[in-house]
Amino acid sequence: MKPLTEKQQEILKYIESRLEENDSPSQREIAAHFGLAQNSVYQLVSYLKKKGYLDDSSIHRGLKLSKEYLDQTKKSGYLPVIGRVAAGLPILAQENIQEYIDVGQTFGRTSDSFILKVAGDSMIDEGIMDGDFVVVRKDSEIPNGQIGVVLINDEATVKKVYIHKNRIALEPANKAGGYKTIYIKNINEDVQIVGRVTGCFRKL
Amino acid sequence: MKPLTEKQQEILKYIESRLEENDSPSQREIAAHFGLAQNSVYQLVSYLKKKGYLDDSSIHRGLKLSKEYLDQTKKSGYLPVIGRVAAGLPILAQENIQEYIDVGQTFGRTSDSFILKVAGDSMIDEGIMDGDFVVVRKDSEIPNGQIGVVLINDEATVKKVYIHKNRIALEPANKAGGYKTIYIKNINEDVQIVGRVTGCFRKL
DNA sequence: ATAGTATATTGTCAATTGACCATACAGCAC
DNA sequence: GTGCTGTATGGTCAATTGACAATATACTAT
Repeated sequence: MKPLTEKQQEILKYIESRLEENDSPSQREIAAHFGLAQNSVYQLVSYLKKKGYLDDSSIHRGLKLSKEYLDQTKKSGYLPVIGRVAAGLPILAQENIQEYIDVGQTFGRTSDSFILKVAGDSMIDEGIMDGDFVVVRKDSEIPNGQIGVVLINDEATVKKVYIHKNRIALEPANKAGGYKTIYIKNINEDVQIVGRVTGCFRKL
Repeated sequence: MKPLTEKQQEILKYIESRLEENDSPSQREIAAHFGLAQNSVYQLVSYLKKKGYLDDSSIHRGLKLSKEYLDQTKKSGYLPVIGRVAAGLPILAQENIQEYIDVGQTFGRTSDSFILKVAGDSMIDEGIMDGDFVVVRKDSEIPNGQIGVVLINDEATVKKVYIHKNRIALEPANKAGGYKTIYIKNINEDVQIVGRVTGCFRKL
């Protein structure tokens, strides 16, 4: 599946969000939403169809996500819960999966997300407590200062992440706890940026 | 909600099944499917709108299930999100429902649960922050000291709840914030125990 | 330089579509 | 009987809509 440009992604996401509410937008509505001419949308939609993200329905007000795309982004809602990360294995390896939790559509796309059980209280000021579950979107970019998961020596760490060139700062969120920011000079084999935390939940 | 005739039900179910696949049918398509004239469908759809099962969107190819109906059929993990609680209305009244969120099976049984958006930081020590969503199980007993929702003068309050006979204590969880425990002597019309908080989540 | 891709505009058009009218008939309540 | 509801048909129409042409600009790759 060919990659999309920023604009195309923007349009696709908007369409997706509208469709989630069973509300198929017309090209003119999309155009109005982005401040574009209808035919710019027509063009962009054409690209999305050509690249296989939308099905060619040619029905009025009949935009549909393509099977291929739906398949890829699979919306089951069942996410694997990762326990201890076994040395040397990819994080989503069967061996690491403890159970599955059905989170529905609460946290958006689920195809590349998984759940991590939080240990420790280093992020308590962000409302992430010991025993909470965080939803992680794999390989998602982490905007500076947002919460992400980084794998250091097969240990998964949830922290506020700041990336500058090849350096990483992992900042805890617990003023009272005396935790210190971790600085990493080089991203190497032992340090892996896993993804962005897209949600947090706990059962009571 | 007025009852439907057989034919009307048939049409509604067909529309529902099509919408589930993000494929809004036109009246002509429905007509073709049932071997009817377009205007028979127009009539039937009019009835469905009049009886409150469909929303009156008047957009081309814009059939939508009504909020009311979605509420009644309570699908799987779709929970209503309660906004401001309108005075005098039951908490789950249509007027209070802002949207629906699909939480899957994360927080257990869903038939009698709903979601409340938290305002304020009075429960921050329990990891419930301003803007978080809490899942509330209606009419569920609240074991002493557990987090529950109490309605006081049409204001929903999330607090640790202690009940002793006819007295209630609502204890905040924010040492720093200077919140005080609320004591209520009598459970009366203005004070309603809504239910237990069975979960908390936030989108990041 | 040249070609291709991506984005954007204005204008036009035919197909799709919901709405509405007139009409008809069957069942039911009063 | 009379009126109401529900179902059904055919015909018509204006609004909505996707498609497409002609054109322009910016960027990238060759």
